[in-house]
Amino acid sequence: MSDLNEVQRRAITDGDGHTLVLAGAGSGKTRVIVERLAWLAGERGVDPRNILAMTFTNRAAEEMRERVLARLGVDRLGAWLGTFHSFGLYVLRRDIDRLGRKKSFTVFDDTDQLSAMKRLVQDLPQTFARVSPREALQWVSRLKQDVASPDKTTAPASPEEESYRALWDRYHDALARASAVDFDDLLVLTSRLLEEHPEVREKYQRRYRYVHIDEYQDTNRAQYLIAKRLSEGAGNLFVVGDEDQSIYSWRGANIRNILDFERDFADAKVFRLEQNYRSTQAILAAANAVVANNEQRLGKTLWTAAQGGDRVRLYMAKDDEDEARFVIDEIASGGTALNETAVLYRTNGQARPIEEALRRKGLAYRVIGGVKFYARKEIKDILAYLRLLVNPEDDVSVRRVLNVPPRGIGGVSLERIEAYATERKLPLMQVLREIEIDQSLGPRPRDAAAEFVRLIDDLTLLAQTSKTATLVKTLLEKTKYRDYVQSSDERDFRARLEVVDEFVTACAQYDEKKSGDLLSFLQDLALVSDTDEYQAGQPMVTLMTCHSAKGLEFDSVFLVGLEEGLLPHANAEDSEMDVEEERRLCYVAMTRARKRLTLTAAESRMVYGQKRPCKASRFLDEIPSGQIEVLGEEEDETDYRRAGAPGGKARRVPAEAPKADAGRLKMGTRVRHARFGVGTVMYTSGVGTKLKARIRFATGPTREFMVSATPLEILEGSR
DNA sequence: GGTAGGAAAATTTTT
DNA sequence: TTTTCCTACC
Repeated sequence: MSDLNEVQRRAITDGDGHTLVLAGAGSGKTRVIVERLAWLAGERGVDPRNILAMTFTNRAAEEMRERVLARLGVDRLGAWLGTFHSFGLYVLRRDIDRLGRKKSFTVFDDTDQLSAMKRLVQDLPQTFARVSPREALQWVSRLKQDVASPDKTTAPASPEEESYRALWDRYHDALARASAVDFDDLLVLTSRLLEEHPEVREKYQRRYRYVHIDEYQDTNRAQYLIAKRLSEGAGNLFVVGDEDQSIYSWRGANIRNILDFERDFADAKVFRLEQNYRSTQAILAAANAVVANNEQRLGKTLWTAAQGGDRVRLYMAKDDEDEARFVIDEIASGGTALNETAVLYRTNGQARPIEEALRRKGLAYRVIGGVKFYARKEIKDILAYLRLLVNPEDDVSVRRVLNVPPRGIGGVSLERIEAYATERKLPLMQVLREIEIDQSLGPRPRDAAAEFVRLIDDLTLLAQTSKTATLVKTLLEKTKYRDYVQSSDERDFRARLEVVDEFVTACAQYDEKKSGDLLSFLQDLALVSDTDEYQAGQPMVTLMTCHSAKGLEFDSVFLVGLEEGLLPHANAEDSEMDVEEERRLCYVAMTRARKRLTLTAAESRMVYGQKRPCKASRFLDEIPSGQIEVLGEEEDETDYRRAGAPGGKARRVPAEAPKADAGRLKMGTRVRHARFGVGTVMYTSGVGTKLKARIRFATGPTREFMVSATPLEILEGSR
């Protein structure tokens, strides 16, 4: 522990109670948790089985485990380390029956959720307003992340909301009947067990006396409640986070959890890790300059002992192809090892031109995320079969595979079967078993259904005795699945067959590693994601989104597509709060770089096969021009802003004195605008000439102004 | 019941 | 540009 800094050491060896470690980017956050766990188990003599540490990604959990094991020099640790969701799964497997649910439940991923919701939307009576399944799910999920439910005491605000409320009931009804839980349920139901069942709560409280949370800024209400309830036993909660890296509000993360930690827990101690061990001064200064424009901060000033370093570079590309070509040329000639190089982007779609350029150059690369392995059609098909073997009530899976490969039960027949099932509130599988009762079906679909049932029964029997890999192989043979793949897609059936083979291999690996039954296999699998597959060390360039890059670091980072509409993303532009999150995302991406950071933006970009003009991101303007080296241009370093896309010129605001006394513009200040009349400042953001104010006018509209460019009269009598 | 072909939509981020 | 959904035909 000798090479730790003073604050790190104090945080790690802080005794019992509630502890918040505010850990800036690259300040040794993981190290602190690792050392903390090692200290508890080693120095303090805490039984590892009393230690719980929760992360957001499997990757983070895995890294933590490896490092703790290495640190303690053991090959097994009794502590529970894993993601929030896998902890939820762990608890539900043991205690979900107390909520009146079966332990043999299925975990629905987002595509399963969507197909369930699609069905429900279709079945909604005509009197309800039409809504899209996706939006309905978002509505439901938003509530669940807050551990809330529809407020039935008030009238719905809109016809759509009325539909959403109806779908909420139907959706949960469908899940319960299918013995299924969705991702949100893993947290919500766990928190409910802890809230409502004292004996369950006490059991886990007794077990986990030391609770640790990584990335605390990303916790939603459900996760907050789980952490709070668990730690109420022994009173030990150790959380690590960085409000400047809160980038998951769209998934329900509540930044207030970290901002209010001290208020939440009276005995809270706070440690600030402000020394950055990762990046050069040049990179840090640029990243700091960007995030400094945010209002919602606890405030940290990151510094580094690594003075100097190459200036952050910027390349203004003609279009996305030019951008990709530039990045790949730089990678090829830059002298940085491929595995120490990453290309980061805002949206997955941006990966394609980069990939193509990499292929042309013959450089090895790997794309993290995007089309997930376990979301491929082939895998989903096989998984649906397997799920039916352990949970015959899973209607979503029945619908998926009943006619895949085609066996003569088409839409009309399925419709009849569905109607029969809905009427009697039976699972589809049950109806198929009693198919001969339904006389409205023709003989062909009836035979096919009977054969399908026989297939599932045979496989269910086989599942009792054989290994997963054997089971899957038999399944593939009996359904002639490979033939089906081959005949259905002539173009790239080879790749699809490979996906199938890969899955069989994955099953064999699971068989070897774990002795769990099929049910655990499926439940575990639901929580696996591609971002977990990132492995450092392989000689490949890494391509991924800014989101999935969190927690990683590279010698050389290319952050591409710094354009308005992309970063910040178009969907975030309306609200200052969302723009702040985009800014944090930009900050996260920039601080992944150790030695070299290259930013790029394009003047035009292909969107849906059409060329669209782009303008440089406002975040570029936030980096002082002295800290940026503009590539491909002569001396004048501010030139890029003008040479940029059309509109770049107009956006530059002359640095003249603010029209209104900027210092007096605060929340609640009343102002008069020549066109909109009298209004109230809702909030301000930015500093100096970049100061912006959001104002709600008495006449109704809400507008945001660049204070320095807007004639605003401050009305006397306001604070 | 299955398939081919055309129209329309689609991309924000993920456990 | 690619993918998904719908419809008309075999």
